[in-house]
Amino acid sequence: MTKTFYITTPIYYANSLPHLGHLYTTVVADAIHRFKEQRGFDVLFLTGTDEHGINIQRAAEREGRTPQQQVDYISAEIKRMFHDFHLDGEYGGFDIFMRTSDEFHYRGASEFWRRIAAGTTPKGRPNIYRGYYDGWFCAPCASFKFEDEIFFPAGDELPHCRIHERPLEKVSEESYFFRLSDYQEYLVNLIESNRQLIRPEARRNETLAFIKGGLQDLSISRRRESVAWGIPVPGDEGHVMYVWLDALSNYITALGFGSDDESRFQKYWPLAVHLVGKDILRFHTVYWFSFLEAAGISLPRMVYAHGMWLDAEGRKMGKTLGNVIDVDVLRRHFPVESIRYFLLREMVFGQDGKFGYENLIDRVNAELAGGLGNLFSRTVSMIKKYRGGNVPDGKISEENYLKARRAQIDPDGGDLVSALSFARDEYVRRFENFDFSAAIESAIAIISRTDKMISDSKPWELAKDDYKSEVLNAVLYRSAETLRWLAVMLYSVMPETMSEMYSRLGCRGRPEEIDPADLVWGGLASNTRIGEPAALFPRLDRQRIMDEIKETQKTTPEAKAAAGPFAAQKQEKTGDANDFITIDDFARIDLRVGEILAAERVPDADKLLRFEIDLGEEKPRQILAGLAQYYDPQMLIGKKVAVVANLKPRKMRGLESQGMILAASLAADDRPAIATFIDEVKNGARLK
RNA sequence: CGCGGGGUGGAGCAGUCCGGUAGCUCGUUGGGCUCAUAACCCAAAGGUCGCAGGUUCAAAUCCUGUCCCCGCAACCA
Repeated sequence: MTKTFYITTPIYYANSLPHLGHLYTTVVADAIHRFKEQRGFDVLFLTGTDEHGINIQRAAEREGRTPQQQVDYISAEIKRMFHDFHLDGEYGGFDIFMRTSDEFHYRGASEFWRRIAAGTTPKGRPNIYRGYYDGWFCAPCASFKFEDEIFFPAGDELPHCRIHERPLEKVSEESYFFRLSDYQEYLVNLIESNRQLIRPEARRNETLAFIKGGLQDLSISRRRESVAWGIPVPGDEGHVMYVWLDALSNYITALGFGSDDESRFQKYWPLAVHLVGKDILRFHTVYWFSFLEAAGISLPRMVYAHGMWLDAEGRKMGKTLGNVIDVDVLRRHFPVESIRYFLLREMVFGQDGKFGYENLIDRVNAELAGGLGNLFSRTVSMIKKYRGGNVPDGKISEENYLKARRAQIDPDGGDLVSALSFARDEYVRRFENFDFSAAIESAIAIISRTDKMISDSKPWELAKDDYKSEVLNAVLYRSAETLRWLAVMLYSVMPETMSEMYSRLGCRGRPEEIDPADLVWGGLASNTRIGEPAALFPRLDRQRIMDEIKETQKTTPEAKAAAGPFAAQKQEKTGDANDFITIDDFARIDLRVGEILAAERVPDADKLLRFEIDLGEEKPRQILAGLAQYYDPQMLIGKKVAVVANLKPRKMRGLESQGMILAASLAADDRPAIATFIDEVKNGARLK
């Protein structure tokens, strides 16, 4: 029986257009998938979209679509991106693209719920019970408000609805609860006794610390009136399942769990490896493990949390900074396989990595164009030029040993073979360990070694002497055979290019049919016809590409990628014509001259300064500003500053701020510089 | 005592769990070569591994303390 392996990406939440994170996780999963297949495993590779929940419901309402239309749209966009990057089934990528709005998932997830409900906790109590969920309720909206929808107006302790600007009521809603608190000891034992279950180590420790901090029961349903877009709770149509319970179960429903045919579930599930971003680790360990245990289902073999991509400066990518890497831009300017290579090579798996177009270009040029591609190119050219395109026999007979040594060639090739074998073993070991960057490093270390062999032996000189032909043959053969090894090793990283290289070397078969661990010297048959030399990895023109990217970013502002699915509409509203505001727009902003009467630090706040500012009104205003790190409050007293006088008051640290002090942002570090006046001005004077 | 990540040649990073000649990519300088994608090869310069103690024959690595930077959260109207 063949060994099985099951690799999953998270299913991506269908509330944002595809981005680098989606691409990254899926590329990693794809590489693991191919590597394991090379190694003889029967692998199933799952990805998909998570399509339920209040966020999606709201987005749909906003856009005047049904939730289903909404998720159809996003899901199709993610699929399209995967297709563009050659990750779908058509290219030998994922086997299943899962969608939680699919009917079979409803059945599977419901069955999962029923099993949990039927079982008891490790402490012998029912897993699920009814209770009350406390939340803030807005009557006009007829709904509970989530944290991002409420605000605290000045002088009021009660949260307010952002839409209706009125206080919310604390309301209890009936909800089903999962008795997570009973699973604390179970989880601790489980994770402590299995070092491989959560990786890398740091994440495992983090999870343990979280669990040991105490677990609370988890609300796992919402009333249909609050959240309609989801899977009904079995036996109680008035409730909808908590999105994470719904979403996590995809890993088993995709395999047919809860359907008439559970054969794939039986076959693949026990060897499951979940790839997740570190931001969703907790759901995949604490919650998922407990749910599975509760349902009496075995656990996955491993949850591996990878890091996040930061921008070139190491800052988090985000809408506000506008430093998001747009996958469409990436696709337009770079070859798919160079991007794959970079993603796997640049980031130490498990840690955060930096992504910059320049880094990508440099790495690809150095390692792929100048390294691997160039070695291939020179090898094939020499075989064509010196040997008419036939791969020569690489053996050196004993009478030629001396000549070989003079050309700095190891006569029997033992040194080379042992170096290659070492690289092969390291490569496999590291890849198995998900240490992709180091694995690739051990593979490509062979390249400079081979380049050196060529420089040292000087084939162009050997070619001039007929009696040195055996030595030349050996050099050519060794170089070509080394490339064959590299094609097999790096196949999972760059499947298409390595397949092409493999066939251009004159090898029969395909690299994916060879287990890298089984590579032996001499697999390349002599006397086979070599293919045409080609630039497998064209050198990237750094200047030109960076200019082009800048150009595209002008026409398609990063706002498009960042702002979410409906940016198109928004852009129309704020299009070119609206880069200008009218004088009326400006008039709405009441800018006034204010004199700082008092300034002091707000206790226990790092950034906040409290000012009393005279705007020529009866009473000075209290204004707060985040300037404490840049200005000494004493120095500011008596200064005249520009103040936005009609800004809606907001409470910070319990104090109300009744305006805003204008300041310029200085260069990169965002340091503010307070705007002030050269001439003497009257307090309260209007700026216009 | 909020949570987390990090401080290693000019830049970016690995190495830290399991102490033992400090490694990689880019960049700089000089040289070589022409089979090759302005490529490749060689050599050189450049590091008190944040700082201070401690353990040890031996510390980037272990222990203690301390400083700084970056995320998140709070306090950036």
